[in-house]
Amino acid sequence: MAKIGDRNRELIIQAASEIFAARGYAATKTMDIANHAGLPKANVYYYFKSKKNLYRSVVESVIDPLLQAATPFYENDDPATVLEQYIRAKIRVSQQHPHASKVFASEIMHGAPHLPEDIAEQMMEQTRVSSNRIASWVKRQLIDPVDPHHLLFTIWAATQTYADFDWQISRVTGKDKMSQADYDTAAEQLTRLILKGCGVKSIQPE
Amino acid sequence: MAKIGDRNRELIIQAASEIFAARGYAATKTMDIANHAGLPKANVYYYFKSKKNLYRSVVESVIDPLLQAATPFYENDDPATVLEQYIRAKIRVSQQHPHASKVFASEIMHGAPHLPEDIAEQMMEQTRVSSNRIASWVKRQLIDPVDPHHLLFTIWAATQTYADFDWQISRVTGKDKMSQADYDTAAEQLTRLILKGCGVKSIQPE
DNA sequence: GTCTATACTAGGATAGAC
DNA sequence: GTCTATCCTAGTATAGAC
Repeated sequence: MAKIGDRNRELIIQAASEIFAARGYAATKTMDIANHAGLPKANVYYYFKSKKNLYRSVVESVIDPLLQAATPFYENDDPATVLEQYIRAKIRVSQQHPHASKVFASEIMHGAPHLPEDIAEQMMEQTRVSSNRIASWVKRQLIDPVDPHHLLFTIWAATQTYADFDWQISRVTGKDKMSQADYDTAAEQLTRLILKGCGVKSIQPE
Repeated sequence: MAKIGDRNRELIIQAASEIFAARGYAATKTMDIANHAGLPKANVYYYFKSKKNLYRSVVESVIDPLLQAATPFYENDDPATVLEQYIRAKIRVSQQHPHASKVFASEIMHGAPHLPEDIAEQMMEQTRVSSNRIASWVKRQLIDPVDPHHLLFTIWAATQTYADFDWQISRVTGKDKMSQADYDTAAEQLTRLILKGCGVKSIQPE
C-alpha cells in the first residue's frame, strides 16, 4: 500500500509550494524543501526524481484553483453579476492560495518557461471567452465601450496583487497579515470601482 | 582617467538589468552578464566585487524613475489632474524601464531582501502623502468614499502589469511588443476606469 | 520504501600574468 | 586597468545499506 508515499508526496508538494513561492525556483534548495517537509533529502528525489520535476508538479497542483476562477463567465450573462463574482473569485484565490499565486506570477514574469503548453492554451481559451463576453456587453450597450483585454488585465493585476505583493501591502497597511474583513473590503472596493468605472447597467435591475 | 571604466560599468549594469529581469537573481549567472555585456567575467568582479553587490547597484540604478512617478501628488490637488498624470507616469515607467520594473517587482514579491531600508522608507513616505491626499479628496467629497490604500494598490498593480507580465499581455493580444499606441490606449482606458469608478469631480471643471 | 554517505558539477570568486 | 586560468564551495543527484 502506498499510503505513506501519498502522504509524503503531499507533504513535499506543500512544502515546495511555500518555498518556491517565497524564494523562486533557482534560489530554492531541495534541502530546504526536505527540511520544511520534515523528511530526508533523498526522499524528495525518490518521489520526484529531480528538482525540475518537483517544480512542475507544484505548478500543476496550483493550476486548478486558478482555472476555476473563470467560471462566472461561463454561467451567467449579466455584467454586474459576472464581474462581481469574478472579482470575488480572483480575490479568494489570492487569499486561499497565496503560494500558488506567487509561483504562478513568477512563472509568468519570467516568460512561463515551465508552463505546459496545454495549460497555457486552456487559459488563453478562457481569456477568449471572457473577452468575447465583455465585447458583447459593449455591443449591447450594457457597459461603456471598454477594451476587453485591458479590462481583464486590470482585474487580473488588481486581484493578484494581494497575494503577489503581500510584502508591500503589509508594509503599507501596517498589518502583518490581511484579515477576512480586509479581503472583503478589497473585493468590495474593486467591484465598485470596476462596475461604476465601466458604467455597468444590470440586465436584471431591482 | 577612468573613462573606460565608467563605460564598462555602464555596460555591465545595463546587461545585468536585462538578465536579472528576465531570469531573477538566483537564476542569473555572472558569466551570462559578462557575455551579454561583451566583457570577460573577471571584469565584472573587478568592477563590482560580487554578484550580490552588482545586483544592489542594479536595484539602485532602477529606483529613481520609480520614485519620480509620484510627483503629480506633490504638484497639484485636483483629483482628475493628479490621477490622470499619475497613471500616465506609472505606465510610462512600465514602458520605458521594463527591466527595472521587473527587477523591482521580483524584489518585492520575495519580501524585498535586497532593498535598502532608506529606499523602502522613501517609498512609504510617498505612499503616506498620496493616501493622505486621496483621503482629503474623500473628505471634501471631490471623489467617492474609497479606501486610499486599496485605490493605490489597484493603480500600482494595473500599471505595473504591462511591464511585469508582458509575456501574458503579448500572448493575449497576439502582439510581440506593445506599440506606443497600445500604451496610450492602456493609459486612457485605465484613467477613464479610475476617474469614473471613483466618481471624480474636478475642482476646475470646464 | 527509507535514509546515510558520497559523487559530481555548476558557478561564484580570485591569483597573478600582461 | 584587463583578462586567463584556476580554486573552491554549495547544491543536485545517486549508490547502496538498511
